[in-house]
Amino acid sequence: MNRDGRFPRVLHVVIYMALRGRVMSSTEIAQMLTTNPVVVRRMLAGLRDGGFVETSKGPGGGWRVVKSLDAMTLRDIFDALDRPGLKIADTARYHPDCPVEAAVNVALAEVDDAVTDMMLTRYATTTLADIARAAKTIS
Amino acid sequence: MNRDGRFPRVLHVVIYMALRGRVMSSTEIAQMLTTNPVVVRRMLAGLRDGGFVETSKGPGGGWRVVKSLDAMTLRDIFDALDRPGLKIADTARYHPDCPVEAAVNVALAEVDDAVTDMMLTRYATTTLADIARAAKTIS
DNA sequence: CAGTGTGTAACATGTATAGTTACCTATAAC
DNA sequence: GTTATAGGTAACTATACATGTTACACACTG
Repeated sequence: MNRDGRFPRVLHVVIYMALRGRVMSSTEIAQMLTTNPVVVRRMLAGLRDGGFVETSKGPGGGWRVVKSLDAMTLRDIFDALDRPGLKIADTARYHPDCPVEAAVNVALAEVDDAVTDMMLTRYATTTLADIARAAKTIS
Repeated sequence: MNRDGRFPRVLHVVIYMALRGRVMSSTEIAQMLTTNPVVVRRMLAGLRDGGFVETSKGPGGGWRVVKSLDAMTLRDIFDALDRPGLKIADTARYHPDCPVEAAVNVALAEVDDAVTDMMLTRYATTTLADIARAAKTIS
């Protein structure tokens, strides 16, 4: 459990719930992900703030997907999760006046920016509906 | 000190040493990076194994760059460091038979592979000499 | 008001990098 | 050979972060 695994787990849950079209409690989702309800609430909190899911309390309550899978891209979910695990290489800040350090930082930042840009662009072109269709092809 | 900061630090040191063309002890390098000699030896161990630097013991000993900056790319150093911090998104392995999880993993892996490929390709096209030239332009 | 749900704070756990201490071996200078 | 200086490395601590867990407050349904 080293790195951030929220992204695939959240995608799994959202697509699953949307396909089922029914409310799921945090406890149900937790069993599905072999974790516990608090972790689920934390994971999905960003999606609620982003307007992709809604919650209701009390008996019969839980989580409900309120957008079409066509209207949600990987990018939307990634952003709603606050871009987990992004930032590929750090930059050093030990010698603000050293031109070598500055040049290293520039070179790494250029690659980093290009790579991040590409990733976000590709995420933006894939909808959750695309993944759901692929899942149906598999099964 | 959260993420892996070896890459920029190692680049800084190697370019600096090559430009100076002299041996530097782990202690000297440590002062330059505001850390301590053991961390430096750990950081540079991979570069020695990769044949980019050599070490000598005893008085007057230390680290020496043995390849031309033209002959070292960002990719070379990145690989010598064992690709620090790579792996952007994890894949979930909770339900081996779930087509949704499988489809999610495929979609994420596709982006991940493309992005990693692009990063390594761009790293491979930049030599440390390029960075050294950029540093001279800055100063 | 009893039962079921979310919302969250507080704390525990697992893992990775970084930093530190201690001790080993190798080598240059004398 | 002795001494000082260098790297090599194991073992430990510190820090950061995602995850897991416990406990409790609050909200809604019947």
